[in-house]
Amino acid sequence: MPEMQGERGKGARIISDGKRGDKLMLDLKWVREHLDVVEEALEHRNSKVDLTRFKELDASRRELIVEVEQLKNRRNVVSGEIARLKKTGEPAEDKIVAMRELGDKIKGLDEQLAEIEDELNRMLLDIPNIPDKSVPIGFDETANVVIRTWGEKPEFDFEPKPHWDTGIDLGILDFERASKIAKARFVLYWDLGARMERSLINLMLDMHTGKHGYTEVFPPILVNSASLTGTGQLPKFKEDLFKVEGEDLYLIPTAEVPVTNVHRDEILAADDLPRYYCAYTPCFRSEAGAYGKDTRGLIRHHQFNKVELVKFVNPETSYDELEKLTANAESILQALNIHYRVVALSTGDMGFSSAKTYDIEVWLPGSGGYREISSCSNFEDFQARRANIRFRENPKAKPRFVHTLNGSGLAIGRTVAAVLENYQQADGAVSIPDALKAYMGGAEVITPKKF
RNA sequence: GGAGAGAUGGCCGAGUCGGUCGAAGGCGCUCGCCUGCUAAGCGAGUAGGGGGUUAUAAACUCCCUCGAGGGUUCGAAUCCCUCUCUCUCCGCCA
Repeated sequence: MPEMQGERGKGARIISDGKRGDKLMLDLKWVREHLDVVEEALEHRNSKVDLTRFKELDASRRELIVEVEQLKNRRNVVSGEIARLKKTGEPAEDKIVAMRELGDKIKGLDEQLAEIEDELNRMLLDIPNIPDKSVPIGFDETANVVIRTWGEKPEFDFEPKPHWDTGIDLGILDFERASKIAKARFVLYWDLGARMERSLINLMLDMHTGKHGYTEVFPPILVNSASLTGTGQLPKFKEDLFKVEGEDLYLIPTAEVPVTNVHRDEILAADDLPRYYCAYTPCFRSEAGAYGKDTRGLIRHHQFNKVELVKFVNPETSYDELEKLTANAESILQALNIHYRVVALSTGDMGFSSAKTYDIEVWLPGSGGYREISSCSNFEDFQARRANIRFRENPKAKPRFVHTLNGSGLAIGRTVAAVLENYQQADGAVSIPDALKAYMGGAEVITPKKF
């Protein structure tokens, strides 16, 4: 059965393309030579890996390699001699016997080596990315730093309502029917609600493809475990995913997974870079650890829509590209004229694979302050190494890992929430942002309706 | 879902009864030569990865990889098993 791949006790091996001794995630050599940096990073990220054990394994790995390769060399040489003897009809029995013994020895050593590499591999898969120097150091979100704000909080001469109240009153959000059909943390949109969801998707795709230079992609929404390992969701965050029974397939938690894996195991040319992709997809998350959190409204659902921005870039430019990518995501909220702020996440709050992350937090006047609506990250070569995405500076150069970035541009459901809360009126109606009117068939306002 | 064919280097494609095959040949590409220019022609080079040595250089050297994993063997691209993918036909379906 297909799911075997990832579950045969060799899980880590799935990212390497199956060949022994090839790339081991966070570069083995690099880790070996920067143990102090790794140690510090692990601490800042509230993460732990047994580096002493790592050193032992690394050392014995190399010893074994030397030993086993010498033996293999001898086997190759003698096998050649045997071939020659056979050809001339001379006896070779003694050599064959000797090689039989040698073969057993090699087999034993190879097994030892495989065990060591498996363990090393697992350790490396558990080491998070090393934060960039510019990332604020801190234990959790309280150490995050606000970088800038845009726009103004809207003034209301009434008590602004949370979007779920507005949405239910207008009839456009139907949580009851959604939970009947599926379960809690799903929503069914009616009429102009559904239309707004679709309009936002189109507005975002149009802006990113038309103004910001992204190429639109529509990828598979079910992906295999190799793809999830490439972007870092597996093996550590399996419980966040929905898996298809009996298949090596998972519902994507974000379009980052299929779109980044577009170039898995590829070597790009220098002038292929940078590549900008944007993709609309539904996303699926089990929200396993989120009991009781954000139970109302559109904020935290098992299924939600998102337009995602993904970049493959030359390592030298990746931090500039992060600024641009963040600005591209921000431009959507600017077009909608909704107040937000940009926050640099601290070392303790960043995702596992990220070297630096900006969150864009949108203002939700009705339901409580600033909420993340986009998360823009530079992964440097972390994902590229796992997913084996490389490029050549010139046709003769050795392949190097690209840098990958991504960010939401934006989460659709949360954007709907932001519109409902920021554009609500005293009479309970919601006016349509100018940028959305054409997409919504010229509608100016959403007024209550029953469905 | 049923029946069959296949998976080799950037691409095409050869690999005989298992024995210098990491792989003939062609195309493409790179460098050089030649040539008023171009084309043609000539010569050389042209996979990825992991070790050793070294300055984490160059050079040298060893090992691994012919879809993936496992097996047989002194030795496998070549034989056996499992899986994945592609193609053709039938069935089914938006």
